[in-house]
Amino acid sequence: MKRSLPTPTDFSFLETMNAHGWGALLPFSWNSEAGMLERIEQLTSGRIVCLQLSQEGTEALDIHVSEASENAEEAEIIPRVRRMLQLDLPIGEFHAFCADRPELAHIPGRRQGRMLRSPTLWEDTVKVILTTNTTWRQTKSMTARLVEGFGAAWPSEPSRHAFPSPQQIAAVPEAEFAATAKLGYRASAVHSLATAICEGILDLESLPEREPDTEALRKRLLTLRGIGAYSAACLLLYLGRPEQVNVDSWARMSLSKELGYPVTDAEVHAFFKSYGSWRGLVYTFYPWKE
DNA sequence: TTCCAGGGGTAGA
DNA sequence: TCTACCCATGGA
Repeated sequence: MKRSLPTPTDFSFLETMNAHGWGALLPFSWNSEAGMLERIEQLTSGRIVCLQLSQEGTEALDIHVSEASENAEEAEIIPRVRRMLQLDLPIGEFHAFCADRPELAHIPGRRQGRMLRSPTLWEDTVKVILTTNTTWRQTKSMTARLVEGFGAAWPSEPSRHAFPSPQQIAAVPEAEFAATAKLGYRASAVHSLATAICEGILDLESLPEREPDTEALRKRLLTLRGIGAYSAACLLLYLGRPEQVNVDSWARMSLSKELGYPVTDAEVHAFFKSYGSWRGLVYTFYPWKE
């Protein structure tokens, strides 16, 4: 299947890709020579395909799916691509907000503001858990062990795998899961999340729709094991609700360099407070001094 | 050996 | 609400 998908005029494929590190986490991979984002994806039919996304020009996204796909599969893939690239996120108001502020004028200029996501909130949640209290290098390793150890293999290239579903993880005893994935203490958080989804205790995917109030959604996310203030702010940001700054060691380091003295979490929050309900996105695309 | 990384959970105040 | 401490993992 090959398809050209029209994109909003304020969308940039590369800026969305580079907004944060998600493009470097399996089952995403970046083909720099072709300027192409690849991803192994499992469809509801069970079939595994390789998705390739690229953009020439600014008006449309090129989508290529390995092997011939039926219409039903195409209808399944397009919404996933729209979610991954936040194509339906109304970013115009944020761009107008930035255009009035000299320090943020580069954001609309470069068509920034969207962030690469996974096709499911499940995958984004697991990946956020794997970023906590560890290095980015280890986040990549843990994600790779998760994908390669528990995700379905792409038949055309069996070394490449899709992201495991909650069912695929819940089916493995927790001790075995922990020993294989080597996520440290994060293993129980990931395994319990998968189990809660499989047992019907938690409908994670519909949570954002059921909680239109951001603070209520934040509190609901905080009840998930492994999700604290930082992770909840990250997830809200990916859900298009950038009212919180995901303060982490990078935020502290960046602001400390900017101000010339070590800062606390509270000082990072205070620094971005004036950006109001856009502060999470402002932080993400903030032009720190070198 | 010790410290710590894109923190979180818990106990105790 | 705030603080101190522990949590598994692996690289420096």
